[in-house]
Amino acid sequence: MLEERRLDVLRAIVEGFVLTNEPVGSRAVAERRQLRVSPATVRNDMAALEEEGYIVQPHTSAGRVPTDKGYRLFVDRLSTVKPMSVAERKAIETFLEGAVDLDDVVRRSVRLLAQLTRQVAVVQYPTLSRAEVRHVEVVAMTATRLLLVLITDRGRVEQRVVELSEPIADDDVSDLRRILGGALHGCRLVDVPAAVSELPDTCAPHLRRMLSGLVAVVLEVLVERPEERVILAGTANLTRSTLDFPHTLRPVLEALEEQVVLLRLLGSSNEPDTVTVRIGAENDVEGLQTTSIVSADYGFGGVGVLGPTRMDYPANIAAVRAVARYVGELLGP
Amino acid sequence: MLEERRLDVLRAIVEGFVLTNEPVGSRAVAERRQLRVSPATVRNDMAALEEEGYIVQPHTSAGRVPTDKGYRLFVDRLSTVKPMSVAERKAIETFLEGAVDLDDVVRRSVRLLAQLTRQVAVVQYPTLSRAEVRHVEVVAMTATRLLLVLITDRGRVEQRVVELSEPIADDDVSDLRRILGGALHGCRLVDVPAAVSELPDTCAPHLRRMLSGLVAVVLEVLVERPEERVILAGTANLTRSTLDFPHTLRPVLEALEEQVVLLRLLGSSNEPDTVTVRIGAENDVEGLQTTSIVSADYGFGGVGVLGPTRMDYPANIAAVRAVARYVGELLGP
DNA sequence: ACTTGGCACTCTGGGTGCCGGAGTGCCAAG
DNA sequence: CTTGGCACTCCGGCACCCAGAGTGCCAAGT
Repeated sequence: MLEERRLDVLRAIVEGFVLTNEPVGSRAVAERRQLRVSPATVRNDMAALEEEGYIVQPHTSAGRVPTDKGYRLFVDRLSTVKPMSVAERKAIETFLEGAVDLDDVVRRSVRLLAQLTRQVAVVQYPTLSRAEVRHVEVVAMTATRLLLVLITDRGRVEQRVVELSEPIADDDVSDLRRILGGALHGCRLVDVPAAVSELPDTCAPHLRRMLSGLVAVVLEVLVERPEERVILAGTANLTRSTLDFPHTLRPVLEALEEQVVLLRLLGSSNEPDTVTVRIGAENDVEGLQTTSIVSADYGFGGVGVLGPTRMDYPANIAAVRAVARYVGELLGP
Repeated sequence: MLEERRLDVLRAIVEGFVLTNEPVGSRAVAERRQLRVSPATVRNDMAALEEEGYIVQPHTSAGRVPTDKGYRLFVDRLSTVKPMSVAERKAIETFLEGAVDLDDVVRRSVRLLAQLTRQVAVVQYPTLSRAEVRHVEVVAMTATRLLLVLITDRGRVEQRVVELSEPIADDDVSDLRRILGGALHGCRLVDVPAAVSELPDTCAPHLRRMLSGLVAVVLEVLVERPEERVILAGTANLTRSTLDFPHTLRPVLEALEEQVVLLRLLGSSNEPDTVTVRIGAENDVEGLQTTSIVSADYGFGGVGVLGPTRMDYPANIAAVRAVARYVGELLGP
């Protein structure tokens, strides 16, 4: 069914439409050199492609526009990833290596990605799940309020306030710190529950209640609430071509404010070094069904870009992959 | 010049325009009960108001629209702050009191404010400047890389990686921790420079270089880089009435991505319990000259909302003030 | 000295009709 | 299977007109 030339026609339509943002007609397609056929022939192919749902025409006597299905085929079989230029690679590198801490790395990456792709960029903070506890700190804020701080080996810091039912003495705070620290230091996150669950039973009686409170918070912070945060940049890019989102910009912005939604989108990029592309209605997320998402995993979280389905997939895939790699390297060791 | 009735006319125009988003004509104004005059009279007043720059007409034979100057007069002299309903106050309270930590307070406030006002909301993280150091922690990540963590009395945690030129022994890390901790514990932020500047000179010689490195970072984190962060919510509200931002949405979104810009906007709300309103071109910020900002200080930072100049000032002022108060209370003691 | 009704004027926005151009589908010939 | 030709459709822009809204001004009224 899908002969070579038909695919060429589809490719020409996708590339043309991405470039001009206008429906592509048979003549324009035929004028591409590689295709040495007449517009009439192209029309026949187009009719077939439309029949099979890869393209549509907005109205009779307009050119053709790719459907989600058409983009899908294009991405899967017709596009070759544009390699990034040396200059671009260099730019990525210098841009990211100036980062001073974890926050900075994440913020720089997301801005970088937004700039490279001219789309909305999303970067997830490194997830805790594979991290190791480097240090535990217990600080008394007031007599009945403790601050619990957990530091992981990747420089991530989690903090949480714990309210106590009764005042605590300074010495006891030190004890708690020592006990928790001893149990958790160097502990991998997955092993934390086992390491702390028995603690309250083995410590001095007067500390028992407080310690179990702290343990509960530790578990909540590290295990139950794997508070995954994402940040984004480049939302202004959504307005670049007003034509892409006639009056659907609203729901897109709304969806972007939902951290949970974004996490779901990034989350399903599974293996590192694999770029996932979700096109239009393939996103079951309300409001994002006119957008495409290109995402990848950097090892401890995801990065991605979001834009109109009419986007330059090869370029965006390349950029997302490159940034994911650099970030992964940067945060790895 | 500004007789009573003329001001009434201006008030009617502002209120009418905010309500309908359409230029207000003389008849509409005259039909407000309080004004017992004919449209013709109103027209005379309007001509005068236009003469003085409070209103303009988009084109001949259209109604009048307030100018920035008109809104300014309205805000300064004509509006009475709408008190918040009991239900609203209650809602604020219950919404905010569920917060578990500092991050949570900030995030909840910003969402709340966006919801209440249906505008873009901005909330600044509590600034460090009036805080006190509660605890200092030095953790070895690798032999040549330390993580410096500073905890303030308001639960804010600042962290920073420090690269060392030579490996450090565990014992030395403990020493550094003790020295820094002793010097800084309970220290008010403004006093930090004095407290640490002499430290390197008085400590053991082999620690001197590292300690001065750490001291430099402490100063940078706490003093030179008063890294003020803001977060925002409700950007989707900008699209509510497409009419407000015909094609000027772009620069607004761009400006909102600049933390520095937002900080400047919030920063100049000086005293607590005073609400600042900046209208249209009063904002010297590029791209925000078609927007208004209503902001207030909660004691350790600012909160505010941003929207089209055509906004319901009384309601927004009330909301911003209320949220600022609650947040201030929540973070105060 | 203000207020008011009347009146002529201006401008927008929507509706209609018309045309050129782009693009198509189909058909018959190569 | 490909191709040129041809009739057809539809959009987009343009001109035009008209009703409606709103104004500014003037002269009369209080």
